[in-house]
Amino acid sequence: MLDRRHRLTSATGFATAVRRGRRAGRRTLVVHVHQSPEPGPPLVGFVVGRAVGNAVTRNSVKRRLRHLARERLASLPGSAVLVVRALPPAAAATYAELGSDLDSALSRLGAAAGTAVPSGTLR
RNA sequence: UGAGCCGGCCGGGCGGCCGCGGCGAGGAGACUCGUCGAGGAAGGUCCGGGCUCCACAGGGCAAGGUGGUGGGUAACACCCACCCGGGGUGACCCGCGGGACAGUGCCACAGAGAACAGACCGCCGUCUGCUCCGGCAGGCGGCAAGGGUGAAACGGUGGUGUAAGAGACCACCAGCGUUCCGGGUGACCGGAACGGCUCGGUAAACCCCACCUGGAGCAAGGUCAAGAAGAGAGUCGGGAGACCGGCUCUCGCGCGAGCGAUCGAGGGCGGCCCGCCCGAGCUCGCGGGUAGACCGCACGAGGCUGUCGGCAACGGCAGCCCUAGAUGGAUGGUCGCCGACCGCGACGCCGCAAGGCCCGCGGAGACAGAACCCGGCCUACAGGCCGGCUCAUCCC
Repeated sequence: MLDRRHRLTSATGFATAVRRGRRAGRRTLVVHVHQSPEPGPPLVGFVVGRAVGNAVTRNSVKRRLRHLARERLASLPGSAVLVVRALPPAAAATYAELGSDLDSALSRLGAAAGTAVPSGTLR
């Protein structure tokens, strides 16, 4: 799971990443990546709306995405802001499906050497 | 053994790898170690409280809630016990359970008639006409006993009575009212006498009666930090005056429109009116911005065990325990094994058989995530466990 330092917590951070950042969509999720001008560690945030499910499934999807993002944190460049938005099919997807969708979306944006990091092998 | 009633409880377990939040310790720090970390409903937000701020002259009229009795409780619309009515052979269950002689409204369909009811068929008397002398038809009048309709037809059964009938009268029964006796804290129950003789339902229709009810909510509220020129009022000083300066208090985004300083906008006193108090800003539309840290905040109507009182809900006493506290929101992710459930298949074992044991494969594994905290209610829930009781049948 993600450390507190790598969490995106401000509303403006979300807004600029979603509006200014580059975007790649897959079946279960949409990924936004924005290079912040401020130096700092890479930040990750998640958007899981009510359409995904009730509070239990939303929490579950969020926790899985946090674990997946943590395993790919080292491949992100410094000061990158990553926002993962979950779509309704994410509620029924398995951990491996979410992982491969995240990998392919990240490699499409060239933001990560995601292809070299198979699921679960980092650390 | 079968069928059923009631109550309580659990809500998979173990392990590997990788993680997150709070607290404590160590360390200059990175970090390391230890420890704790979702529910029976955490849910809906329907009641009741604690806590916080505001208000706390009053009167009248409205509004909302509760509704058998007694207890429990901080309180309740909750819980317990009992009463009454209804259902069940029974365990037990159900009841939004005050009032229908204060008033108003509504009772569909069917039916002649549905609320001081009602002559359709029918029964009876009388008059007229006809007559095959049995009666028939029509007019006038009496009758609620019988038929039929209905959820309900203005007490029931038997008799007296009568032209035929009728609580018109009589006996018994049911019901209502009054008085008295006994029991119970009480709702109420049991009994006796007398009375007029009989009166529909609906109050989750208006209504009447009794009792209760301040407003807003943890984004409550408080402390600190940050912050821009100002605006208004009061008061003091200077000045001929416009005005200037000091102190105190209140307010604070921009644009547009409207109302307003004693003939007073607006606010408070639950909603309205009267009345009282405070009073200089207020209202509406469009557009935009912000919501940082800490406290509140987790020791509480707290939990567990024992004992005593009580039918019980619950309460008293003693001992032990401290048990989530996030704020883009921790309490987990993933893999394996085991145990329980369902389906299919086969070697073997038990059994007359239905079937059971064992093994393998596949499937399913619910409802649902704390956000100030408690007590309830309601709703959702795969599967499983335990206890008590009733009825039927069989055996001793």
